[in-house]
Amino acid sequence: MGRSPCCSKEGLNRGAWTVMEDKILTEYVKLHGEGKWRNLPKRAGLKRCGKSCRLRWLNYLRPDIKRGNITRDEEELIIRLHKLLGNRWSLIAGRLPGRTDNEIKNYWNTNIGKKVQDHLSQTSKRSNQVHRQEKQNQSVEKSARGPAEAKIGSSCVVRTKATKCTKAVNVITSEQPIQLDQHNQIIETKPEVGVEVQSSMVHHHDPVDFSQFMLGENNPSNFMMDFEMEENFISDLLNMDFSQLPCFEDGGYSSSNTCDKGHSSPISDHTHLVSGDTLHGSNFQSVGPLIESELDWLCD
DNA sequence: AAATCAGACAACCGCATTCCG
DNA sequence: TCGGAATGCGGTTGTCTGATT
Repeated sequence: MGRSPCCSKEGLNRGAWTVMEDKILTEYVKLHGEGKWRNLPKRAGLKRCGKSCRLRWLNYLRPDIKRGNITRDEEELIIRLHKLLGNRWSLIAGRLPGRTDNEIKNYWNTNIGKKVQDHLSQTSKRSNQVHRQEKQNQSVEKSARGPAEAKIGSSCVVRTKATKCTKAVNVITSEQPIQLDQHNQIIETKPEVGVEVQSSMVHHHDPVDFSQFMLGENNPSNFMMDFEMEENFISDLLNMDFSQLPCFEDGGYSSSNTCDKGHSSPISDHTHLVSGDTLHGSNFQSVGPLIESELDWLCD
């Protein structure tokens, strides 16, 4: 089945947008709203492909676009999200107000990606044992990712089918007020905090006041909150062998944090999340901090 | 001053997904 | 349910600009 081109490319302008074109597009979208991109150029009098108009609007002309350098906080958030989501730039951008997927993608490719590669080249000089373990990890990751992604680095990617929503809640036991440090990171305290996700697969053990635990929109620590946890995501997570993550190597994370590699009983009543063979004793809250241990090398 | 190079980022392209009649 | 249109997404390319030789 053939596919008709999005537009006939004859007689259309290409390349950089002119000020006049920007003005026309901006005025038109302000007047008629987004959408109907295919017909927009004709109606607005632009000699551009509809796709091109959409891209120009979304990536450059939108009034809520935040221009300027990526801040340190934003960079850390990008790294964390990329670790979780892989090259799902639109999802990552969804957690960074005012930033576009294209901008984040470019930033990753030109800045962070290099750091990752540098880090990889350094780690390749480690002992043979570590080297072998990395190879194992890479083969595991390559089977779950595309080739382009594989060349960037050894991030531990959960292949989600997540979409933005507000249904997933970050629930913490009622006895545990959230404590944040100067970087707005959750300070882990005992007893363990847990996260429960609205899903038929998840059991709620204690009735809690959800509103008490909703974090602020811009808090970098709550980046998991707005992702809809679809069954696909849950199953991906359940099937994920967390022992393969670099974070669990050397006993580093597992020994000092809340993640329990063993298949014994749950850590506590507060942390029980779901029943699954590969996630016993783990919880989503654990996933965030474990990533942090992998970020140390990125610090200046 | 001119040539070359590298970094940054806007824009394009093709495929995937969603929507709708 | 199906097919085509519309839209979204991620990879790649092109171009501009500043730094270096």
